[in-house]
Amino acid sequence: MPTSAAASRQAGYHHGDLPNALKAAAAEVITEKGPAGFSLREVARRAGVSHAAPAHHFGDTTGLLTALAVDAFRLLDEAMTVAAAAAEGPADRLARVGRAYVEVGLTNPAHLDIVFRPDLVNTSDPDYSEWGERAYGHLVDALEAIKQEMNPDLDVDDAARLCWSTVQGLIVLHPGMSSRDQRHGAGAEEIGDLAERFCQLLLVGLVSR
Amino acid sequence: MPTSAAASRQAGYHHGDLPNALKAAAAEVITEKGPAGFSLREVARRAGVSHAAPAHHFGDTTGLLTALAVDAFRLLDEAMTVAAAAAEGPADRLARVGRAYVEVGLTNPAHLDIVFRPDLVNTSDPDYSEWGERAYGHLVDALEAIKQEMNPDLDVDDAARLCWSTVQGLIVLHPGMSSRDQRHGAGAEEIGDLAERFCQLLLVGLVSR
DNA sequence: TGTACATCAGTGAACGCGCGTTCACTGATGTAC
DNA sequence: TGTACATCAGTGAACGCGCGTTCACTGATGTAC
Repeated sequence: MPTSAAASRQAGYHHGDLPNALKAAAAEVITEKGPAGFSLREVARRAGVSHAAPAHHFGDTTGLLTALAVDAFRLLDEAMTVAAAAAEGPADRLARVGRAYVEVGLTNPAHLDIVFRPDLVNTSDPDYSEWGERAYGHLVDALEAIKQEMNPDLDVDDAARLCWSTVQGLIVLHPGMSSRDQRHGAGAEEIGDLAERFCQLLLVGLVSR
Repeated sequence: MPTSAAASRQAGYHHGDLPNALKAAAAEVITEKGPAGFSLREVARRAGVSHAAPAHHFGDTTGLLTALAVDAFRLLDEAMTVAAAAAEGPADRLARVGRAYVEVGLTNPAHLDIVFRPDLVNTSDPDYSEWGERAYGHLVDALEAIKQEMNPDLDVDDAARLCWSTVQGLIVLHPGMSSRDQRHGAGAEEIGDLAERFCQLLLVGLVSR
């Protein structure tokens, strides 16, 4: 997403940067009440603007939530790019990318709560597809490296689905896990560790022939 | 959940078996429109009953959805019990249990759409905890067998979380996967295969030391 | 077997509420000349 | 530099709607005697 600096430079109108303010308010509402508690009017209220204002930027509810979903993919892309760059070797790369995914989910729960919700988001939006592919590409790239250096028989696309399912599933289950099990607090750190351990476990299966 | 025979025997009142009819109608609405399209009045309409009737059985919206979530765990328990009984050896058992989970998700999309939604469901309900633990137990049992026969160093609880995340994540991502990728149709059969392959891959990582 | 009573599932009218959407408007910013 | 005009972000009143909830009720089932 645009940095707030760039955004406020570009949009010097009445509010300053209402589109981003509305997205932030939407994320706040969803984080507090879940997707079920979301409404356009509530979001406008939090952004300190009349309830008709959002329509100028996002059209309707679906438009705003779709923008938020695209941002989810952007956040994943950003974090996974950084993670991949810091990696040493393909095995470490997969672990870091997986951990980055889960950490984005814990830091931005609202975004990952709605990103795979076709009843809330227009998944036909071109930006949605484009940024979704880009995020998915980080997993594919990491696995491609594993294929080349560690296991030429690897089915990269299959493995990418497996990894994606695992990290997204971990985010979905996280609230239940941390409340049910005393051993693990709700700490993002610990769940990040868990994600990395998962990826290392996955790796063993992926490289064996 | 009670069989329809037992239920209609027990409840010979006006409707016959309104509680189950309401749950079925709720699952229908959610399957068609997603959780966002759910309302008590719509459900009552589909069950052919006045909109005040559901309150007699479930109290409010959360009550009905919590009952549906408990049914989700019941369905998982049932399917995983059957799957485990048919298995030959611990490796096959894990694969079958994982496949059973995913097949329940595809056959009953509404149930698994809401089961991990704390904004819709009262996760403090005793039935919810009890049946949730029971379903989780099937994964734990399968992994316990793997630990005893294949890898004494296995962290069973860690492994169970990994497997649960993977199968739930697969269900969450399934719509996006089958629409994005032409190679895989939306067939439950193919996704079941995918789930089983995932579990076999996971297994390799779980048994290595 | 029959009568009186209690229980409770389901009705339907009424309520107030927050919602999304529409629309004429205000007023600030940007542009043409 | 100044004036006139166009654009467009945001306002606020108004609308109709479906929602959850309440409540006095009806009428069928089950029970006591």
